[in-house]
Amino acid sequence: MLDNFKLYNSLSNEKEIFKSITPGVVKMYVCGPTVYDLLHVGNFRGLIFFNLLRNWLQYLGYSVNYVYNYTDIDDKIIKKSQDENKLASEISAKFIEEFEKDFKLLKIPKASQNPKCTDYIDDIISFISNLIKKEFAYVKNKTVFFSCNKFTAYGKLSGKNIEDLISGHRITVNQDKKNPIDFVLWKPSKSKEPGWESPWGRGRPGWHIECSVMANELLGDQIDIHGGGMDLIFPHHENEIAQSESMSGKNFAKYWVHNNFIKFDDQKMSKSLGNIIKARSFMSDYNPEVLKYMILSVHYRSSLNFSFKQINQSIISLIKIYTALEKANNYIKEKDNEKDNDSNFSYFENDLNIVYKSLNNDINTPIVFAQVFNVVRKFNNYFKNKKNINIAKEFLSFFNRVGGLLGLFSEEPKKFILELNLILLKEKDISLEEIEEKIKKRDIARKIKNFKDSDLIRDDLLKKGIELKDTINGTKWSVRL
RNA sequence: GGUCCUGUGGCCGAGUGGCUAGGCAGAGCUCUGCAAAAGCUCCUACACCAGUUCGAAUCUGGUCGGGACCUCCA
Repeated sequence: MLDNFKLYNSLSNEKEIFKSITPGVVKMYVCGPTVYDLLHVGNFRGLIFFNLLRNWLQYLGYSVNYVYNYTDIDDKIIKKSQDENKLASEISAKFIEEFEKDFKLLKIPKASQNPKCTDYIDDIISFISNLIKKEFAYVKNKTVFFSCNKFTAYGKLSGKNIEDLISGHRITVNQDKKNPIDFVLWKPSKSKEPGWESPWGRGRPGWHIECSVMANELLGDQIDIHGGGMDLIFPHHENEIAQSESMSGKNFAKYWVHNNFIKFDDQKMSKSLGNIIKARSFMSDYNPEVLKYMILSVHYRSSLNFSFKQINQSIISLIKIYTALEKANNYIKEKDNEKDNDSNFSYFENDLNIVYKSLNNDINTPIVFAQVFNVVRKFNNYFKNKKNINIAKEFLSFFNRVGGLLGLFSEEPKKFILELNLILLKEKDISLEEIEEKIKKRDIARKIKNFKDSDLIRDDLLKKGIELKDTINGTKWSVRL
């Protein structure tokens, strides 16, 4: 039933049935960051999505070799190092370290390998030498260029043709290029810039070549999936195709998978607009789980808009889910000794199948969440009418399985719900201490059945955006938007 | 200018040639000291104009909006 995994391929612009080159094995290369700054939430969208894609492939039984690289030599790194009077390698090492700190907070498994460009300089040099030998590249003034005219399929990924690109070119063309769209494979380094000895003099690799080389070294000349953000389609991935396929004469990647952007208040996040949200600040202002939830609640090929309203809605939704999880947890703790005489997975089996089917259809996460909420409602309903330990256990098991794939739902409910409420509380004009004190006062009033006073306290809190609910486990509070 | 994507209810956001997406917000009911939570019920939309079809919001063409890429960017 799940053997027809459909995955959208940017190369064909349609969903295709996924079939790996080698049965049972998937080779996946995803373009990682250039490490000269902290990563923003957009970088994390890719990370979170490709983790899910990897998990899904593993669920389907593939062994996945997932490479996520660091580009650790580049003009932006060099510029930063000069601005800060440091070595380029210090800058890149620092930001790889910072990235790994951020990544840890996400609590998702790492890629199989995280290669660094500077560890592959020799391979890059020999790759370029071969391209020159095959006459796909030429040398001019210590610079090596790739000759786009020589690669007849140039433009097949981005749907562009060379003529349009030439006429559309808006930047000053390097006079050494035979063709304005030719791109750099190797460029000379000035004496103060980092560089490596090569047949063309001391220099460094251009952008694009490192990914072709690392993919080739670690995964071979044909890979199953190549991924990245959609802005990489052109020129980065187009150029990778040109390099790799000229070299091997074979198709480089079978499936090209691209995630869409995150916008903030309907504007594209970009460095020039200055509206970049760093993943680190988002995760500390809110929570990594909120970030993951928001990112996966929209299909990966649609753009995702962050706004305060959206963020708050997501928090409310997470509270809803975790409230049910907590209920199930508590019940199981209470009834721990009760015999489990119905071990079939029957209450939510169909729902789980719908989740699997949705993931199998181009990783359709919005449908997954719709089903998650259906399961929450069903559980609350069952649980209201006939409390039963098997329902509770099955409910948790559903979330275990789905959460394991998505990288969600593994927080400790009680603690996490409080955390989420505290985030929402930041916008309100009241502190946790005040709330707790008022609840205590109200409890005293309630005990002596002074409902007039207790209701006054509750109304007062409600005016400040705090709702109370009386449960058998005491009075709980939550923030109302 | 070129290439491509997109237009869904108060908001967000999937999907499909005919059958309930889901979340948030709103209304009613049950529960409750009263509430809240939870459940049930309701609000049921697909930019516009033509065409194809027994039937289109879903396909085709056009119109008008929005966006991306063509330049470093996930």
